[in-house]
Amino acid sequence: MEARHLRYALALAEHEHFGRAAGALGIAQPPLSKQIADLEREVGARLFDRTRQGVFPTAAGEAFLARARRALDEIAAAVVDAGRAARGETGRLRLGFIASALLDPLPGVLRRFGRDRPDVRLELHELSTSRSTAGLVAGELDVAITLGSPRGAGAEHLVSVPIGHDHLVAVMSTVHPYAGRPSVSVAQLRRQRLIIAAGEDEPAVGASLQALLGKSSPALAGAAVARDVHTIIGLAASGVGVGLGPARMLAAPRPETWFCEVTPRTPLPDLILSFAAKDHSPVLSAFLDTIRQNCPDVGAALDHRLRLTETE
Amino acid sequence: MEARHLRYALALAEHEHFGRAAGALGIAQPPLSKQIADLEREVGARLFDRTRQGVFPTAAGEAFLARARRALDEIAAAVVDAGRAARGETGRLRLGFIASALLDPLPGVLRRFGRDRPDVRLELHELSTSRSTAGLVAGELDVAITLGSPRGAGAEHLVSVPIGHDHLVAVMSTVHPYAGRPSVSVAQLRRQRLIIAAGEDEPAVGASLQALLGKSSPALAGAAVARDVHTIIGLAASGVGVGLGPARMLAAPRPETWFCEVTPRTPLPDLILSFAAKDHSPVLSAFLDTIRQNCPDVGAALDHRLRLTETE
DNA sequence: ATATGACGATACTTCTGAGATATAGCTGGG
DNA sequence: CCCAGCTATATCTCAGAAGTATCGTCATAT
Repeated sequence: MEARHLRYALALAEHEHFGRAAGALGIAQPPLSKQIADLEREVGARLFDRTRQGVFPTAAGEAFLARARRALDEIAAAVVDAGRAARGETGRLRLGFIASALLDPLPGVLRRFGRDRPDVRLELHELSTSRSTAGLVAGELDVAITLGSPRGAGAEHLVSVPIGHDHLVAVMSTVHPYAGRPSVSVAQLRRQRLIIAAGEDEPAVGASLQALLGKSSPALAGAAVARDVHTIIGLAASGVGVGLGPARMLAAPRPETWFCEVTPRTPLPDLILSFAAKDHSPVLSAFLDTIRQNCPDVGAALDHRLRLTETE
Repeated sequence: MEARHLRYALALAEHEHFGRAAGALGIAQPPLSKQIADLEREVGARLFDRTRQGVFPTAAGEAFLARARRALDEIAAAVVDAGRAARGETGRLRLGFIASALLDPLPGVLRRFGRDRPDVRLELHELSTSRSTAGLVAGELDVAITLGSPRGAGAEHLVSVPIGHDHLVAVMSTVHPYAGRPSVSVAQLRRQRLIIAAGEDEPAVGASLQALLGKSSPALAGAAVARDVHTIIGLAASGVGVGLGPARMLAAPRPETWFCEVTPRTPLPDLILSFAAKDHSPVLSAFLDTIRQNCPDVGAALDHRLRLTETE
C-alpha cells in the first residue's frame, strides 16, 4: 500500500471516469485501472462501482476515501511542519538565566523573539550560573545567560559570548541604619553581617567579593550564605544583614528593601550567553540572531558561530 | 513522497541505527540510506542527526515523524474501515415503511438487525406506499415495506417480496355509537361518513375499499380523504367519521379512539418488501438476511436475490 | 601515534514493478 | 445489428528500489 494508491483512488473518485482521472494524474488509463485493481485486491473489497454512467465509490470506497484524504493531508502537513521546524519557526527554546538578566537584556530580547517567532515555545528558567551551566551540559537547556563564563565539567563543549556588564550592589531592610543612603563603603560593609550567594552557586560573585573585601576577610567568613538572590533579598529585608549581589538581580522593586551602590564600584564579570557548541538547531540560531540585534556588544564569537551554522 | 518513505523514517527513528532499522524492514542498509537521503531532499530539511552514539531525529524530524505516524495510522484505518463497510458492518440503511408495518414485522426485524449490526445507522421513514416507491426509484431509500407491490414509473427496476398480510379495520372516536363493538358491517359503514387514505397515496387500500363497497359507491365518493394514517386516526378521533385503513397501522393504542373489525373481513394486499434490483450493498444484504430469519413467509425471490449477491 | 572496528555514504549492478501501447470485451444507443 | 464509449487484459519498456562491494570517517584500544 503506497501513497500512490491513495492519490489514484481520490483522482478516480473526483473524475468518476478512468480515462479522465488518468489524464489528470498524467498517466495512461491502463496503469490506473491496474493500480485501482491492485488496491481493491489489497484492501479486500471492491471500492468503485463501474457503471455506464460513470465510476462511483461503493460504501467501502467512501469509507476508504475519507481516510485516504486525511492520510494525504497528514503527509502534506508533515512536509510543511518539518520545513517550519527546520527554519526555526516552531519548536522549543529552554533558556536558563540569572535573575539580573531579567532587568536589562532579556525584556527586549524576549519581546522581539516572541514577535519574530510566535510559534516557538519559550521555557524560561531563572537559575544560578552554576545550575545553568549544568543544565546546558546535561542537555536540559538550550541556551543560558550567566554571570561570568561557565566553568566546570563539560564547559569546554560550550560556546560563550559576552553580552553585557554588571556590578555589585548592597540590599538591606528599609529599617536598616544605612537605608536611604545612595551608597555604602567597603569599610561600612566590613562592620555588617553580610548575606552572600553560596560560592559554588555563584562563583563569579564570590570571586568579586573576595577581591573587594580581601581573600579571607572575617566579614566574608561570617557571612550568611543563601542559595539564590531571592533568598538574599528576603534575608536582608527581614533584617538579618546587608545582602550583596549583582545590580541587575533586581528585576522589580520590592517593598521593605533598600538597594544602594557599593564604593568602590566593583564590576562583576560580564553577562555571558552560552550554548552547546554542537547545537545547530535553527531555533537557537534564530535566538542568537535576536540577541545580536538587541545587544550591541556581542563579540566576534557569536558572528563566527552564526556563520558556521548558516554555511552548513 | 510515498508511504515507504514514512515507514522507513519511522523505523530509523525507532532503531536509531541504519543497519538495524534496515534489518527490521527486511532490506539492506544502503537502500535505507538512499531513501532517507531522498526523503530529506524532498522535504528540504535534514530529518536525522547521524552521531557516533546513534541516529536521532532533528526538531524537523520530530515534527515530520509525528505527522508520518498519523498518516500511516490513517492508511491502516482506511483498510479496516473499508473492510467493515464491505462486510456491511458499518454504513447506513434508509428504510421507508407503511405505519402498519411498525406493529408486526418491524419490531422484531429492527431489534435483531440493531443487535447484529450495531454500527449501521438506521434511517426510518414512515411513508405511504406510493412515497416509498418513489423514494426507492429516486435512490433516496434503500429498502421499503409497502402495502401491495410498488407500481408506477421505475417500479420495474425494483425487486419485491411478500413478507406478511393485512386486512381492513375501522377506527372511530370512543363517543361514536359503534364504539365498543367488535365489528361493523358493510351496511353500517355505508351509512357513515368515511375517512380514507388518498387514492394515489395508498393505491392498495383504495382498491380494497372499492372491492368492499362497490366501484363507485356514494359512501366512497363522499368520504373524507386524508394524506396518511395518522390523519385518518386523528380525524376519526375528533368525530369526523369512521376511518378505514390497514389493521396494523395501529402501532400503539391511542386515547379517544376505538378500533374494530370490518365484516366481511377484507384482506388487503400483502405487505411487500422492495429494494432496487441493482443494489448489491452489503448492508442491504444483511438486512434481507435479517428479514428472512424473522419472516417465515418470505418467498423464493428473496432467496434467489440473496444467492445472486453472494455468488458475485 | 597507529591500528582497529563500527557505521553511514557512495558506486555500481540487478531486477521488480509502474507506466506505455495495442487490443480485447462489454454494453447501451442509434 | 453495428457502432461508440469505456474498462480490462496482454505485452513491452524503463525508472527506480534493492542488493553487493567498497570507501571515508571517527572513536576507541593498543
